[in-house]
Amino acid sequence: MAVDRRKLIVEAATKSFSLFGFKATTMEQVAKIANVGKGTIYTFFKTKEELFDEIINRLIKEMKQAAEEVINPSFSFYENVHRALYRILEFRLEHQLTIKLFQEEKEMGTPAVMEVMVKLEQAILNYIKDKIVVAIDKGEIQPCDPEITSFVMLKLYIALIFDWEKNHEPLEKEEIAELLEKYIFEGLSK
Amino acid sequence: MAVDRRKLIVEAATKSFSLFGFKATTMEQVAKIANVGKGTIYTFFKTKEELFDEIINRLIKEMKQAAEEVINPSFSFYENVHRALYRILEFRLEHQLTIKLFQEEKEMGTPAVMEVMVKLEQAILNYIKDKIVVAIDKGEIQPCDPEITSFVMLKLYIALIFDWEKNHEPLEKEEIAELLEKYIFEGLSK
DNA sequence: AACATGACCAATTGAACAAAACGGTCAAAC
DNA sequence: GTTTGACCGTTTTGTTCAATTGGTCATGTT
Repeated sequence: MAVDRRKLIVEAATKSFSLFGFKATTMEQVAKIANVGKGTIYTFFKTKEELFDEIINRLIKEMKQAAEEVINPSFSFYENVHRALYRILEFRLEHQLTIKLFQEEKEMGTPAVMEVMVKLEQAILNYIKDKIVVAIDKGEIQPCDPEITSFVMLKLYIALIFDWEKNHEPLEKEEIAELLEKYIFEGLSK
Repeated sequence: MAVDRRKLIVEAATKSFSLFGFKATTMEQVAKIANVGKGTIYTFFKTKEELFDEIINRLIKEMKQAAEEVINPSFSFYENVHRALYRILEFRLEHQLTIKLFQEEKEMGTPAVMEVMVKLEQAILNYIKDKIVVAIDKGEIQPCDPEITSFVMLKLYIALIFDWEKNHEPLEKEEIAELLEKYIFEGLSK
């Protein structure tokens, strides 16, 4: 085995999806970039979607890894949630692939992309949910529904990072951390 | 003046926008429903967009009125915010026009509709913001940025009412009130 | 024998053109 | 003065058809 053809294909597809999106990437182009015949792709992946799915699963793994890297057990729960969520959402702004897919989802509504973005969001939600379950067990936060809480946290973050920018000056990372603390962890009541 | 032609036109347009949306409503159709000539519409409104705008301004007024009706000074601030926001968002589910426009915004992205929906959201935000400013003055809640707080509240409500339903059983009105209280007014910290 | 390949296929897409429908105007009718 | 619908330039929609696509498989290569 001179070269790992499977790896070549996945790398080529990642490159092309990142550059042109899912729909505008043709299997012939992937084959050409990977320097393999088109038929070879189909010995490893049944369909274009399956190839796409493999790449997304890798992306999810990478995001989890990136999140784990900024988490520090000596920090408080909310500090860690903030750091993890912020890091995960930074991905969207840093990685060509997520930028392109986010754009394709909004502008073209490509079904395969829509599906995959749901999967990605679900992965993030599950990740946060697990953290919340642990925090409740440890008594770091009040008991609450982890499903709803992770949902609320993610929506709040997306709103503060992406939606807020549409009409206002972007918020600093520290401001967002303060807001999370203020709203979710302290509350506004007197 | 046997009949108020302007009123007839606005009523006809409201009916048609509610039934078919903005794009699929033609000025000829509005004229036919209103029993006036097409040219008559243009003696009152310069463009189709201007007619649309008038209708939206009426809608905003109606929403404010509906919100005011459920507010009760003897209730707490957060209870009133909940009632007002819930009532406003109920509009989307009750009124044909808002349902149709919400759908047209998402599915077709008609520019004039997008614009108007931003205006509608802005009106809601300003309404909540005013309530927050008063509440801070009265010392009912901690000092906070009213702009961000109203933004967070609305996004949280939209997430809990509309987004949550996409993957879960809808939340009851009381559950949403509890969640708002838990997250925004108490916090999760121990 | 095992694997890799690109010519090939049915299905989908999109460019190009024609026809219909549209928002808006205005001279005529009332 | 007010109302109107035939009319206009533009945009949207429907249609056609050639090019492209995802996927297969008989053939070639090692």
